[in-house]
Amino acid sequence: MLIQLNFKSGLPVYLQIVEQVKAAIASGILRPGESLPSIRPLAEDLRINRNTVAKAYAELENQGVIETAAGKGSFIKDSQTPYRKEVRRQLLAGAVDAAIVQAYHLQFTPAEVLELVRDRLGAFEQKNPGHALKN
Amino acid sequence: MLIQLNFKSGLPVYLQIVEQVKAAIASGILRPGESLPSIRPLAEDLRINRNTVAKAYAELENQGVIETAAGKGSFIKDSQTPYRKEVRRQLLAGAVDAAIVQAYHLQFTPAEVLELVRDRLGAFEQKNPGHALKN
Amino acid sequence: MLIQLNFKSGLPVYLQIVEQVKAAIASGILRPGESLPSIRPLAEDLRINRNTVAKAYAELENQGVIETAAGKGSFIKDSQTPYRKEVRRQLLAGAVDAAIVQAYHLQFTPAEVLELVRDRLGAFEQKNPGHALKN
Amino acid sequence: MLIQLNFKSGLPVYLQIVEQVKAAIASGILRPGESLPSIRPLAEDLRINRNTVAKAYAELENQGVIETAAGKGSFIKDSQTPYRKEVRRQLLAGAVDAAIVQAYHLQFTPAEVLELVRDRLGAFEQKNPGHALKN
DNA sequence: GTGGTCTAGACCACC
DNA sequence: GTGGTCTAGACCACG
Repeated sequence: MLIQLNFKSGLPVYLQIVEQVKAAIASGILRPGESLPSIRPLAEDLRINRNTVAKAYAELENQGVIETAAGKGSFIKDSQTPYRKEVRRQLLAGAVDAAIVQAYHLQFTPAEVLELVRDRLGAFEQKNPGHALKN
Repeated sequence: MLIQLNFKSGLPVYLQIVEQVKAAIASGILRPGESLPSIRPLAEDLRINRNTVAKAYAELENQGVIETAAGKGSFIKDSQTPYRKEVRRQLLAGAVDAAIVQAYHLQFTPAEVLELVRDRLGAFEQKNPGHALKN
Repeated sequence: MLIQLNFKSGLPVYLQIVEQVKAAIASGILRPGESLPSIRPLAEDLRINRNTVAKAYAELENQGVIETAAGKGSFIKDSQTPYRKEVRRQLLAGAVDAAIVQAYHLQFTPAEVLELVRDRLGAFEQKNPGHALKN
Repeated sequence: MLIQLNFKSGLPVYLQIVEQVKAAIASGILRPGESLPSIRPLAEDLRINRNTVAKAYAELENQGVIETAAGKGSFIKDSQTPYRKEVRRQLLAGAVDAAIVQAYHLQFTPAEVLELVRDRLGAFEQKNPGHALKN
C-alpha cells in the first residue's frame, strides 16, 4: 500500500488517504479481507499525526469500505468489488482534466502536455521502483 | 479569461481564482495593463458569492499582482512578467503528478494513461473552442 | 435545547450528544430547519472541548440528521419526521430496562423502583423548571 | 448470578461485569465466602473472550472485593458488607436519571414514564422467572 | 500491540 | 461570528 500526500493541494490530508485507499480497492490492489496498515506505523511513515490517519480510517469505515476492530486492525470489507474498467477510467479522467485546465492557463500545447506526462510517468517509476505502473 | 472551479477539490474557491489568474498572467494570456472582469459579473458567471471573488482580488492585490482602482476596476500590474518555460513546466508537473498517483492506484499502465490524456485533451478543445490550447 | 452529560457512564461524550439531539428531533422538540446551538458556545456550556462537540455534529451530519454550513451553523434536515409514539416508546424502553437490571442487582422490589422513579421525576422537574416534562 | 451485557452502551464489557458483581454483593445476593462462576464457563455463557472475564475478576480482586485462589476459583471476601439502603438508592438513582433524560427528550409525561416502568418491570419478571425482583 | 476518546491550542476559510 | 483541519500528547479498553 503506497500513499502519496500532497500538502500543498489544499485537499485535507485525511481525505487524500481516503481517496487513495478507495482507488486501491477500486482497482483490486487491495482485496476484501486484506488488512490495511495500522494507524500508528502509517502515521509515522507519512510523517503525520496519528489522529489524522485515524480520521481517515473512521471516514472509510462509515462509508462502509473497511471494517475496523479495536485491538485487531482495519480490514477491507467483503462487499467491495473492484470497479469495472469504464468506471476507473472516469475516475482518472477527473484528475486528468484538472491538469489540463492548468495546462491551458499555462499556455501549453497538447504535444507539450503529452511530453510532460511521459516525463512524469518515467519519474514516478524511478521513484517507486517496487510499485511501478504495470506495462 | 476562463475560470474553472472545482467545488469538490477542497481547495478554497477564492484560492482557485487566485491561482488561475496568476497562471493566466504567468503564461501571457493576461498582459500588464489589461483589466480583469469586474466582481459582480464574474461572481454571477461562476455562481458564487461576490465576497468570494472580492477576497480573491484582495489577495491578488496583496501579492502585488493586480491593482484595484475604486470605480474603475482591477488591472494587471506592470511589473508582472510571464514565467519562463521552466517555471511553468514545474507548475504543471504538480497537477500531472497528482493524476499519475491516481492512475497508479487505479491500476493503469503508462500507455493507457497517455491514451486517456490524449482523449481528454481532445474533449477539452471541443468544449472550449474559443479557448483551445494552441497547437 | 437541553443536554445532560454523564461523565461516569462510559458512553463517549460525543455519542451522548448525538443521541440526545436525535431523541429531541424524534420527539419534535427540534423541528426541521431549526438551528442547533453553535459549536463553541455549546462546548463552553457543557464544559467540554470544542472538538468533542464538533465530532458529535459531524456524526449527526453523516447520519443525515443535520446539515452544517461552515460560517453559518448547523440545521435540522428537512426529511426528519418525528417518530411515532410506538417508536419513541421502544427507545425509552431501552433506557428503562437498563435501570431495571440495576434495580434487580441492588435488590429493589418493583414497588420501591416505582417510588424511586416518582422521586427522580420530581427532582428533574425542580432542577429544570423551564424544561419540565409536560403533564 | 445473572449478568446482562449491553454491547451498544459503550461501557466496556469488563466494567459491566465488575459493576454487576459489586451490585450483587452490595445487595446481598452474593454473600462473603460464596464462589463466583469460574472464568471459562462464564465467558462461554456471555459469549465473550475469556480475557475479558479475567480482566473483570482481576479488577475486582484489585478493588479488594474478591479473592482468587489458583486452581480453586474466586470468592467473595469476608470484609464485604452489603451497602445500606441509602447507598443502594443512590446507585439506582443514577440509572433512573439517565432514563428520565431520555424521557424528556422523547416528550414523555411523568405519568407515561411511570406506566412504561410498570410495564418493563412486568416484562423483566416474565423473562427471568427464577430471578424475579422480590415483592 | 491494536483502535477510541478527549483535551488544548493552532491556523484557515468562509459569512 | 461560523465550522474544518491538524498537531501533540494523554489515557483507556481490548487482544
